Amino acid sequence: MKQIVTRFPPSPTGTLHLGGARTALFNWLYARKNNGKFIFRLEDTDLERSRQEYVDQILCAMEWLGLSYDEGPYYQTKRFDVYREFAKKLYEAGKAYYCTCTPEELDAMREKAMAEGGKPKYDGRCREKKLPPGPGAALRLKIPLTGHTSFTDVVRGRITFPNEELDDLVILRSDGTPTYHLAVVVDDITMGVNTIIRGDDHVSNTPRQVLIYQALEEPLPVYAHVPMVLGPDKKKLSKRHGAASVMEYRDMGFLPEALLNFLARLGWSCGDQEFFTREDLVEKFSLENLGRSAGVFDADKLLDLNAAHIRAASPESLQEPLLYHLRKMGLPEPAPAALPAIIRTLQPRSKTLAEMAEKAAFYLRPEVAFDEKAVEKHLNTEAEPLLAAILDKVSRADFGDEKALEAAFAAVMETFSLGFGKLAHPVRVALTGGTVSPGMFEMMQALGKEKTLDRISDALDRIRTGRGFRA
RNA sequence: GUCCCCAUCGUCUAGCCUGGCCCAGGACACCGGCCUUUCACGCCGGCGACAGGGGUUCAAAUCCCCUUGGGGACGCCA
Repeated sequence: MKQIVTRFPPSPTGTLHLGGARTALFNWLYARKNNGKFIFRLEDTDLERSRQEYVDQILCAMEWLGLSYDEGPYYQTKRFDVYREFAKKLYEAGKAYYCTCTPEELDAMREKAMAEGGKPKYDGRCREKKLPPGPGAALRLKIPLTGHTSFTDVVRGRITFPNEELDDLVILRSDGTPTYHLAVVVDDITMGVNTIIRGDDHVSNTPRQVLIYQALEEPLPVYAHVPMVLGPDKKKLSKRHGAASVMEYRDMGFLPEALLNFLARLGWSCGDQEFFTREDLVEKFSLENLGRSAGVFDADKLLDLNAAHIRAASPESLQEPLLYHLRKMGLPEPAPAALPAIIRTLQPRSKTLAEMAEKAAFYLRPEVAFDEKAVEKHLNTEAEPLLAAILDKVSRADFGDEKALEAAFAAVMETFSLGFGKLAHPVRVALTGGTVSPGMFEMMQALGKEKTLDRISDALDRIRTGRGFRA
């Protein structure tokens, strides 16, 4: 069996968005799953709209997502000679011809066709003129006037287009540059691409490309057109739906694994499984389980998946990404050794890394930021003896042992005949400034003995001296 | 307008090819409850869909046709 070769060919006319990322993912998965090859190519033949900053952003996004490629990035602008060579072949074989129609003439033709109730298309008026190449002349592919063009799509089955619907497409512009259709086909042929997984907005382009393959007498690749990703209003996903570009998700605190998991499940399924690691996906991906209908992007589901991936991750693997958000928030950097413990306490309660960074703030800030209401309710004179007692017990406890901390609290509860809650609330406020936090003991351990004692005695101090708490 | 594609809970989907196990299963969201030192996590329960109409068949979410709805494509853009 031949090696599977897939590719992802974005055009650098915008950032990598979710739809593109999913297409890239499917191609990557299929290649990895089959020990195939994944090629990355930039379709930058539109000199007007292509921009270097987009190239950079796409490269960066691919890297962040971890979609490694075996070949590339190739740039179509560096391969013009190849396309011209193929175009020449077509011209010399009489399968393509030059056309000198002006844009105005073309517009008029389309309008006329439309008025007659047909499809707007080129009427082929230069087809038999045998015009020579030259300035102002574009090369068009001569396609059959009658009959049908069909191809088999792995997800949709056989798709057939009447040739009358098609027109003689331009393959070389009058300035000699290749158009999209020629460039993709030539690239895919010369790069050995045999499996094309792409958005289904390309199905109506496919017969044109099939015709180019046929004119070139090359075998067709396997096509798999995946449904589009839609916004909540069921329109093609775009900037107007909020964050559409991949890198924005990193900044919002998403894990690439979570985004990949989410994207994979949008348009693909594997029974009832919802949570997938990268390895799961590679192992279980198959073209057969791709869906046929368009899917709406659901931010809540992404968030849920992200939370699940955060929970499942090792604290160590979360360090770097969390640091990114901590720095962005201008928080003091924690000692590297202290970070995993902090992360561990926050994992079950953070849906994003940005949220985790916010929740980590109390551990890191030199001064506790007190919430006024919490102070009023829990750090009053009533709490004073409690805090004094707990400070005493805790100062003699071994912080490496959660049981010791528990025992310290139990002793104070006993002395005052109080429930855990009555005691925990003031301590929590003293330690964190607020009423919401990770579990008491794991939190104290992550905070460390020194800070824990400091903060309790500081709170005590404030109560005794009547010194105000400031947020 | 013309052509192509699609159609299961609000959303992502399983089931459809190879009809009966489906008065349709899972997940997210939402609503209750449990657990509990707070917030989460977790667990239990609830709400909620085969677009409509015709066929075929003993039997249709599953097969066929029509309607409706949605999407995409019709560039010397990709």
